[in-house]
Amino acid sequence: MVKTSDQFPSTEDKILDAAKKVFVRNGLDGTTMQQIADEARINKSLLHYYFRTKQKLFGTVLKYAFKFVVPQMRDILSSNDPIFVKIERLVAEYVDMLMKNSLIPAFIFHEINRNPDSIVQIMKEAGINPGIFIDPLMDEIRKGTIRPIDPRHLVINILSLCVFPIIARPLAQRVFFENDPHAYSRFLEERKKEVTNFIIASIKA
Amino acid sequence: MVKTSDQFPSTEDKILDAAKKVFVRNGLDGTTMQQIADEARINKSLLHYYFRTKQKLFGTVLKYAFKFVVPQMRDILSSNDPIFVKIERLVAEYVDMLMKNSLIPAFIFHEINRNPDSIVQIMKEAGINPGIFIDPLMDEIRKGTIRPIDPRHLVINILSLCVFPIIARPLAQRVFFENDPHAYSRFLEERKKEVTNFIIASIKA
DNA sequence: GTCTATATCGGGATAGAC
DNA sequence: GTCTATCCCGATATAGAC
Repeated sequence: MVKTSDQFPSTEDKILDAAKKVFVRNGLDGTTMQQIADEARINKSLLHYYFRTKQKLFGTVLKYAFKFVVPQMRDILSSNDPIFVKIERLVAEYVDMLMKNSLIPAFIFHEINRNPDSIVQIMKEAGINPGIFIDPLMDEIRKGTIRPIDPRHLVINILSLCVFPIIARPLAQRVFFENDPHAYSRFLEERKKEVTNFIIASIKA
Repeated sequence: MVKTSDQFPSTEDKILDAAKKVFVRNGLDGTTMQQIADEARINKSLLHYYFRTKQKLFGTVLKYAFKFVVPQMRDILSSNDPIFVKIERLVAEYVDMLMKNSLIPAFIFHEINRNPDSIVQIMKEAGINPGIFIDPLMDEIRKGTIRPIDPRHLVINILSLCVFPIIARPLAQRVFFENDPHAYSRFLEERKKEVTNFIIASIKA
């Protein structure tokens, strides 16, 4: 999209980086063009030069967020690992990734709920289709490795257990960990094993 | 707070009802005082007469949302049912309640992530403390009804499995159910049993 | 308590010089 | 491509009549 090669970051890149930060933190309505310009250390009207409107700039960032959060799952799911290893890897790597980008999930869910219609298009562009998740699980059910279960429930269960603790962090950390971030990070580390066991215990044939 | 008794709804009540609707749908920044006034069928400046600023009005609604979503759990948890019945009831009633108020969770999580500091106070006022969740589970672990597990993981697991499918609905419904709302509602109904089994299978001693 | 009118400000977007 | 200046609108909030 933009040459980053061996150069300084281009203006467009600076804008996109800044917009990601501010939009993800504050949402569409909570963000002003001025904030983005300041963050990028450029002039406000340059934003309009590169992206004609705030909406278009936001759309670009939203697509980025989706592409950032989804494809990793697809790679793991389509690998050749045995199913229980797949689940273990999926949980571990996904929790890791979400910990490092903890604001993105809440950002996505807010905008998903506010503007659901714009999402279909973004998902298609990102190459997401249900089969990616469903097919590998159906195989295992047929093989008898895991008990018969609607694979959609299983997918939602796995995602729930990984994503929820991240978006609920500001609350859960205060309620259960006296607002100690290190304690909560350890808790999330523990969860990798805990969630894996939790899932496997409930689907083992 | 306001007399609702045998009267028409007071102006203050009309405002609060309207504000709940609009804020929950659009968030703090996405909502204008004009929208609330229209929804309440009153004049814009009356909003400022009753609640001096938009912020204060929003704070009132946020507290309401918390009090709405949390105490029900506490009642079930502190009941005398055996633990597996408790879990079954908790899942069923909580999913039901969230289905009927599906915009509230996303609203709460967005604001939780944007303004974490204001939450401590709200939680204290709502009478939330960790023991409510933890204590009943610790009892069961001691009695040997359920296997040893950090009760905080268990609490987070239960909440994850109930709440996530609601806030992810606009996305999941499109990906897995061709955007058919009835199909997704049936899916959520199924989940009550599915999630209960899922949890119990993983913690039975 | 409720309304109309208005003050004040900030935000998105454009024009036009360089 | 980048900047300054400006337009225009909508939003919060207040003043003041009734």
